[in-house]
Amino acid sequence: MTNIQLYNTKARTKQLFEPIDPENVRMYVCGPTVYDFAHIGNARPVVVFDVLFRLLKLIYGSENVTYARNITDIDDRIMAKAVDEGVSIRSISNRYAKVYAEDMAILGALDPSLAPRATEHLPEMIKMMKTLIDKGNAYEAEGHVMFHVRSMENYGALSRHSRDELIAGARVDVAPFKKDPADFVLWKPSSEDQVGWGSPWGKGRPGWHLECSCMIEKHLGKTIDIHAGGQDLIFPHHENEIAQSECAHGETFVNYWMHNGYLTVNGEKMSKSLGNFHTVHDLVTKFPGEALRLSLLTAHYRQPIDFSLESVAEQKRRLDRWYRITADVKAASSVPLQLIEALSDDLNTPKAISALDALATQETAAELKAGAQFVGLLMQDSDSWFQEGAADSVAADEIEALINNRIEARASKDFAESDRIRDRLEELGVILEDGPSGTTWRRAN
RNA sequence: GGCGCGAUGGCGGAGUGGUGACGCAACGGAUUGCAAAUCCGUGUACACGAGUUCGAUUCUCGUUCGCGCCUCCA
Repeated sequence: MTNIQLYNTKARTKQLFEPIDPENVRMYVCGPTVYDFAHIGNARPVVVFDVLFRLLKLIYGSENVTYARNITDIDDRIMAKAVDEGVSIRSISNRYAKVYAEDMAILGALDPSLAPRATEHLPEMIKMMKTLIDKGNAYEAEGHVMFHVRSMENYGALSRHSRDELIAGARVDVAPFKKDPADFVLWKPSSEDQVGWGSPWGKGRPGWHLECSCMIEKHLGKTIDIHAGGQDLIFPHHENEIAQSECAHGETFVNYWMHNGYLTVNGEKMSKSLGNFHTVHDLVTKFPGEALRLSLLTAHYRQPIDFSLESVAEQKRRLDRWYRITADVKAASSVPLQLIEALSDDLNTPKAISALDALATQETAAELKAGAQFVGLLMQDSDSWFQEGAADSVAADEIEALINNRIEARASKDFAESDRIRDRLEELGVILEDGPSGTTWRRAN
């Protein structure tokens, strides 16, 4: 069996991956808060850890890997949008959860085994808070339930922040009811006109971190193999999940923590004010999902990646080449070893792509196809890849008609007419290729 | 201030104590009615300064520059 090495944030080093139970490998990735369209940076962990999911299934068997990715469907931003539009929070969260699922599918991400929602786990959250209060790790204050950071000796181990440093660096006003400035909220009160659930501490709603702890316990167990997300979640989100789960259960929460690096645009964080904001929903109308997927995999997942439309276009050209080579080729029955080895080394996707490039020859086309399909690429047939262009472009039958006119012109050596048709099609974004077996066409895009 | 990451050719991006990964772009050639695609070929790199070493892009230290997190955030 192939050994998988993973960089574990907890240990700050690469480690051999040893699952708790090889017949029940469990991974969890922090999913979206569904209050708006996901941006391309949100898609990076989805695509990267989708590759991990595929690798684990290959190594341990498809039926032996469970992958959960949550949907955060209660949040102040969702509440604000619901008030703005005068609709229920469920209406907002369902809308964006649906778009999210569609967009991530276009990016070639497999559905996770489970997509649990926060609002479906209120009883579990209340139970965990009760446990934490009973054990002295949490307390009630003015309708809030707070986690008491000082009650946990190792608090800060993942992010390597000490409680004192946190307080020294605090940028926000400390709520007066906190026993300690570093304490964080498990439950907060809702006013009468706000969304809320009944609880032993009054009507309220959960804090951000609690849902992940509860959903992981319910669906995957008290200790899981892999928990992943963006680097910015290390603190406070994952630190606080550890605090909640380990204090409630007295067991290790997660064996391997994985965190992907940031995606920037022009070297800067995406923001609407900078005008460099790209939603996935918009990008998938401009590029094939596979080109976007490949772009997100060109850099190693822990490195920062600078996203640009040019880089997506470059990856599209690479896929063009792969699609040409593999047209009419049946995928080999097994995944190329070089690819598995690259991915097994802490998901070295750039090396994996290079391994695929090395297979991009006529002789090894079947292996290229098998390898690419394993990572979610080359999933369509070549004709549709080249010919399914922008929706506002000319229809395929119009193109075919012009090509037939051109074939007649060429047959009668009327090259002026032939070139006129070629130029006209080029203006329409269609490139013709005269091959030994006739003329084929593709959209330039 | 604390914690952490990075600097490789025109661009993207792996990797290695000793032969310049790989891709994109560029250029030359073959091929083509013209193109496209393909094939062959060409070039340019390891931020800076010390140290260790027979030898460093790779290890160590320092410098400079860039970036992230420090309770909104993938």
